[in-house]
Amino acid sequence: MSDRPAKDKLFDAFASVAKVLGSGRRAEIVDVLAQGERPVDEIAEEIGQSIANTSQHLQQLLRVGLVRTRREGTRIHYRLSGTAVTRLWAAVREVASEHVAELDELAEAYLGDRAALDSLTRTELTNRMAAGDVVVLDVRPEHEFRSGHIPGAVSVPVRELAGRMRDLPHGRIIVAYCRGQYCVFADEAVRTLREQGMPAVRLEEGYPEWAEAGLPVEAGAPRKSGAPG
Amino acid sequence: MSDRPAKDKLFDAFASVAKVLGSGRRAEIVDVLAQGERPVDEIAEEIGQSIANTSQHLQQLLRVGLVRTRREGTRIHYRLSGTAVTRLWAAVREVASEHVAELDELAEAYLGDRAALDSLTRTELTNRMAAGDVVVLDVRPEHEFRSGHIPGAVSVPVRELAGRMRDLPHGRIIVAYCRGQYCVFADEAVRTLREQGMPAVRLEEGYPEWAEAGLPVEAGAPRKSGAPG
DNA sequence: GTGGTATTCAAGTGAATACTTGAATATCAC
DNA sequence: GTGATATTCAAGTATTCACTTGAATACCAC
Repeated sequence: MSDRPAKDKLFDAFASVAKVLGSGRRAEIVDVLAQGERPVDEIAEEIGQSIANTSQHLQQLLRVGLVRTRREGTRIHYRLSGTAVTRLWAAVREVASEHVAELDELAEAYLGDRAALDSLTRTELTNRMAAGDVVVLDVRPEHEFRSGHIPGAVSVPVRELAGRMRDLPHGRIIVAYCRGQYCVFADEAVRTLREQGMPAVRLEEGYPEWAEAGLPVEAGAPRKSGAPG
Repeated sequence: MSDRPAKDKLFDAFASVAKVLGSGRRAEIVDVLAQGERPVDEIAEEIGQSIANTSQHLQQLLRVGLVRTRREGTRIHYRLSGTAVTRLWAAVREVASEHVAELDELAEAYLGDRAALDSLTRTELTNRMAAGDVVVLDVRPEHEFRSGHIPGAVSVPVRELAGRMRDLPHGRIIVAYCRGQYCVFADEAVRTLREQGMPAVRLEEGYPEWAEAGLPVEAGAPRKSGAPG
């Protein structure tokens, strides 16, 4: 009645998708690519692995179809193959945060104590953006900003923030956002800004969730601020 | 700046969720449990594995928190730990069906050719239910029907269908549903009914998707049809 | 208590996995 | 064509994994 070998193969195929996400390093890769496409060497740098090893992880993601490639001269850029992958990755994090016992400790060990940091949800931010009383600050690396960001956001990568504080408009609350809930950039930015007495909060989630929710996005280089020449 | 070991551990924790779904047998278990709770021996039977092996797979699902247990005398019933798990499993299937190259062949090898079988979407079915011109037929095993089904559905497990054809009301189109898109029960039912000249189609998706979509559900034993006693 | 059943645990085996190292390809600049 | 760079491939090793078998545990009926 039921065709056991065929059923097993079908479910092995489903499982192959989960399996390829079942490595912390590949999960980090997907998390990085959720911000936009990247060449191999940069991905390797992001996940702290050798290029050869990173390449092999990317091959596995490619074989299952989670990523695609684009050649540009001698470099090969990887990107997620579609929004279904973004949703899958979000579903994994959601289940982990609800059901994996140690996740809270691990998150706190990486992110530090967030109790003192206020955060805004997406809808709160859209409301305040409409009211015009906030500055939206994208603290991801600039190329991630270029490949897509919240409309009207200012790009100041967290590594440059300390030196570029003067570029930021005063008098309005600054809402910093980054790659997502489990990314430290916005936290660091908020702490840095507060130390200088500037009012700052973080967006609870990050750019991929914003885009996935169908909210407006914008792409391209940041406007130069300040300006000798 | 970034705490590599802590970040790796955090992403290993995310990945542990995906990893545990990264086995065809455990994926089958999750698919079975999406219909409702089941004791170990029945799960083993469903996935065609030994009880010892099934138990170990269940321990792994338990360790990561995807399932919970309930003891009833000497038997232990497993169930999914929440709707986030159902959504995760749906996301896995969605990505697989969009991006895994061989999935179509594998699905066809297991399900047979579906070209000849019409199917209805959830919304089409709710419309026709409101119009009152369909009979909804649940062809899953009866205990799955009891733990939750589409309101007003008649329960006739596919294995009993051939012998109980007379119990079904005539004159209206029969819409059969089962565990989901990749379940053969409804297909078999539709074929059986059509061979007898009865108008039948299948619901595209299955009971878990119906419930997850927030549509009304009903639980409890089926009404006896026909009746000596 | 004894006997029976459902489930889990423990040990063993063959296959698959992650990462390393060093060599092979492919494109570009010239 | 040559040299330089980005990426992939191949081989090797230590670890992890899926499944089997047989024993241990936990509950129930009596």
